[in-house]
Amino acid sequence: MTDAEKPTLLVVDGHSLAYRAFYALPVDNFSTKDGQHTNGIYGFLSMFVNLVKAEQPTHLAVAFDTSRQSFRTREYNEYKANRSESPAEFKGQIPLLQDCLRAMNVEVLAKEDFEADDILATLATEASDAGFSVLVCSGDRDTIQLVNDDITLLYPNVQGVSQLKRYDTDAVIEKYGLPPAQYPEIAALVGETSDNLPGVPKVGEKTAVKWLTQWGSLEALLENADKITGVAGNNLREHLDDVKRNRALNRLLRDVELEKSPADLVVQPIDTQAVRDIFARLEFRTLLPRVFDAFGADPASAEPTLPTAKAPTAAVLGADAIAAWAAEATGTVGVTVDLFGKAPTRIGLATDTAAAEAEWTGAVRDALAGWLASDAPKAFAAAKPQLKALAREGIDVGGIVDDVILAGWLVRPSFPDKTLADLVDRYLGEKLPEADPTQLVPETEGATPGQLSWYVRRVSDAQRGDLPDSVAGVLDDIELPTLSALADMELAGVAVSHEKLAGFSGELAARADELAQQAYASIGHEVNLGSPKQLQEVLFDELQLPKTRKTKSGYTTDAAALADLQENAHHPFLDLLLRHREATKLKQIIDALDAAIGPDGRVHTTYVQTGSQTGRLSSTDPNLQNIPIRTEESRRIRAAFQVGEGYETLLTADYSQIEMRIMAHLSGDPGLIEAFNSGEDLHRFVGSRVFGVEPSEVTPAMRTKVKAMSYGLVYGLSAFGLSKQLRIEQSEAKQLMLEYFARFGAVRDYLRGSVEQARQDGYTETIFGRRRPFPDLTSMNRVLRENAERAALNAPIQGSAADIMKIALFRIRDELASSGLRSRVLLQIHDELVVEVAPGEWEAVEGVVRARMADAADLSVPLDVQIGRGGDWDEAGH
DNA sequence: ATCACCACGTA
DNA sequence: CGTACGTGGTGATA
Repeated sequence: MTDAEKPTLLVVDGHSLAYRAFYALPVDNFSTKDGQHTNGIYGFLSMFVNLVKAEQPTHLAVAFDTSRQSFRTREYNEYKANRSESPAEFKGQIPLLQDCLRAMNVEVLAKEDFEADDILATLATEASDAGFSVLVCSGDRDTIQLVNDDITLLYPNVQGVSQLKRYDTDAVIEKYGLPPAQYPEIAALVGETSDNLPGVPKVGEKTAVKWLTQWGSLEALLENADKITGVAGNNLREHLDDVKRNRALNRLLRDVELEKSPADLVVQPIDTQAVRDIFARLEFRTLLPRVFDAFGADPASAEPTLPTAKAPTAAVLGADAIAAWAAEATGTVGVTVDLFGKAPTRIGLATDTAAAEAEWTGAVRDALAGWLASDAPKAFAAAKPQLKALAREGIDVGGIVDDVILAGWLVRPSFPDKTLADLVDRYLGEKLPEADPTQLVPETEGATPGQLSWYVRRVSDAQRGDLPDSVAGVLDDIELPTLSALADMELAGVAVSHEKLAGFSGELAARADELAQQAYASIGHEVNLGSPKQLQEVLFDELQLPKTRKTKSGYTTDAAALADLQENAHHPFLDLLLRHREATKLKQIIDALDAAIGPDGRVHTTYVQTGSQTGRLSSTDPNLQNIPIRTEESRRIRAAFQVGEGYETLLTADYSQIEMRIMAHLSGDPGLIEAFNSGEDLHRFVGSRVFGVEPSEVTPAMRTKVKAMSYGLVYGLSAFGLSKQLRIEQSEAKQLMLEYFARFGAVRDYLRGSVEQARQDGYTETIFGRRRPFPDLTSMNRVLRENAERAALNAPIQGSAADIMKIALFRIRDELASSGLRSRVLLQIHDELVVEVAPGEWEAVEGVVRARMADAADLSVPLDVQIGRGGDWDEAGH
């Protein structure tokens, strides 16, 4: 029998691999809408189907542990005793994973009192005896002992489970220097921390291999233990019992009585419907065709999981007819503007029973303009690009009562549904017909704009029914009005001077070059200063500088660490590197900005309204929310943002300390409220309370400390973090926190209470009712839980600030327009607005901006607004 | 080409 | 072991 003809058995340790997947995949991306975590299941199955597809086994099984107890724990109480209880959100995934495997008709094996690896060992041994070639896939190193000419081990890389390393006999010998059967002898000597099996002190892999090679076997080594010299020899003699125990425990059983023999494990066709059902429950989509494919089912048949509803055929109408159709439609009309680039090509309208569409022509535009501008209720999916396209055609759309993408994001900000198809799936349980982009002549036609609108309308209806009142309020009263304001801002863009940028970029290029040359000279050779990897070699190998904080792959070379290094070990390279980084970073920002200047001399960013989990906007292409400001030099970039032609000046308006004010409001802390009402500088006021001195006696050092403390509070800062940031002792940081809370106790009570409330509700809520779910607050995993606690602490504060700014933004925009002013808002940078003011409008505009920002929310403290004026953003800022 | 990682800019 | 983002370079994968 040749190898190719041999049957192949693949046996997998389900527990150990799912566990690795659990830690390798971010849980945030793998949770169902009802909060079931699925990262372990997903990661395992993903690896599993790849494996099956690649190896094409003829026989297959997955083994699981039944519990933490086994014959090994009975023989040795301490076995795996140091292993902490696996987290609840992992344990819960195991039964579901087994359900998935059963749906795939994969044999799931487990046996009371034995570990999964014993089952693997038994099956592998039986199969190898029966002439199979065997693949063992496990994350437990003990399975190395199984490797022989017929049995190959597939062992996951450290990173996770996506990469498997093949261990055949040669590979084991290459890695460990001994044949597979002797691996347990190495392990017995070295010990296995994760199993709580201590080995011989001072003996690592190298020594163990040396001894075993010298004496041939563990048995021989132990017999000759008295001949081993040195400390390690002494240790060996003192730990003979441990070694014997380890060896006894790490021997996998090859004769467990199982109900199945290898021949019973023939790969079966999967139960496609059962797989669909359970995957639908777990909200796995992309995995389905992969499973079908790996198990020989037609991957295309994975698609019709969801029924495709019969969309009404959209009537293709002319200009007058579609206008008439729109005028007669009752209830909310779904609207879809098909775009080619930035220009409308077709428009589709639909109620829940009928659809119509038209080519976008001048006549259609004129005929529909009135209806589009009217208050007639309209629902969109991702309205902003469509609104912008219509605006370019001179149409200002009114009556926007829904954007299903925005609404979907409000419901699930952590994992927003990105497309209408996602929402059709989620809310209607149907599949949106989509043309196959890989086919020149697609078999399935994509939905037309009219039909898409029909889906929009139906999703809108279904989604509304699901929306909690508070979330519906945020949608109607904040997000939808903001939508149009953002479209305006993006269309307007901001004038940026290419001349100013280009000159600066040249200067920086020259400087960066010079610094690089000096840096090379200081270490005697060239190095890519932009490569952390190469820098690590220079700093820690060549220059032998003290090691910095660890990163995932080595030691950090970030600015803070380099500054630290400079204090301890002066080397000219450090300063040159830092200055080079600064120059190149600045140049990079400038060049990106320059490249983004359009033919109109302006930069048009895109605000992503669904871009954060807290309610903030994000800005992309380019990001105008992170233009430098901190250093004198970097402000030259802001100076390139200038008032455009036809306008007179720029106005900047920002909320001062809005998050602290929100915290004062939410906590009701009398001290903090007084601070904001007193008119005294906040940090001076707080400092005087905390340190028990007059406000005038608050020193800069004191002010710095309470300022850091105050800001840190909003982020869930710990005493450790505070001490780090202020470079003070942890005890002093702790004392500072104690003093702070002694004076502002309601703040602490509020923060604690709000996290506790969130733990009970499962979500946080802003002042205006925006919600953010936090499933991890009840996690048994400490890291996950504490991360969630800090985020939950921050979410209502950051989110309320975002709500307030959005309200101010659209009210300003609306009032400027309704007052007949030409001035317009250009930028929003979280707590700041930049407005382009038309000639003669300054006073009116300043009044509008100041008033609408100040009264955007009615808090128990005033909202303070700072206004600046100038010909460019730097001048206007303050 | 695509991805993860590092580093760094803002509020 | 401080929240929320986006971008660009490097270097490893495909």
